[in-house]
Amino acid sequence: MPSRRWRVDRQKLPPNFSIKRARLAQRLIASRVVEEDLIEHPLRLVAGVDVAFTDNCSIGAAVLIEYPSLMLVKAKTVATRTRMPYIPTLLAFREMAPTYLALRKLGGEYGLLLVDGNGRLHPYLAGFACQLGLAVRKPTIGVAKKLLVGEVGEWNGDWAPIYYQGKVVGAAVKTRKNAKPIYVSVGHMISLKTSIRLVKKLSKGYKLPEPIRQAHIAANRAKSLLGRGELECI
DNA sequence: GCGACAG
DNA sequence: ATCTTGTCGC
Repeated sequence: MPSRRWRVDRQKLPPNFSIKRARLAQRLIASRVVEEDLIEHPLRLVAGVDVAFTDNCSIGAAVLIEYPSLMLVKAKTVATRTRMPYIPTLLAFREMAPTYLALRKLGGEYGLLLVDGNGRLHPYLAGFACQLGLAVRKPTIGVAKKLLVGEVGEWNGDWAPIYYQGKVVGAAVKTRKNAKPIYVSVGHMISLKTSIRLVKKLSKGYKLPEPIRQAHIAANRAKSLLGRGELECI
């Protein structure tokens, strides 16, 4: 029963949290996102972030991938107490803290950031990738494994535009044969066209692009350490 | 009002 | 996301 999950989660909202204020923040974020290509040339380092969860902790992971070799050069993780429940369209408010802390540990040498979630492919055009991109002021791309909103248009080879309220807000991209597509959208300081091109170049035989795939691995590795008592949850 | 809904 | 074994297909 999907309805039961909702009731329980909403009661776990922090006392200082207001969905109304969160919506206002998203409107502001949506108005500040830049969809123009402002990426450095040549691009050499790409960061990827992901978050894993246990009953009470959120494990944020940030990795650095060398481009175009796609070799992993650095990985940092951090475990924090989970303060927000997951609520569709408000993902950023749950994952921002652990993600931002992990990114801060990583350092700021990266020229592009890939996030595990949508950018403009969001009902308010202000997904997690937009919120994080604006926070760190770096070119950012959102990558999701499931479609949150919109409808997939006509395929052009390995990609198809996604329409929402009459506008193209992202793209479905096939990064691997016999695998369902991933959903790419602009986070900040990059165009959708460039986002699609780079996500494909950052993918190496797996469904997910290397920055996100490696961040996912790092998060789960730290999660096992936490379960083993070899890591503290702050 | 009903159903959908990133991770 | 998380809890979990085997299994179908390239």
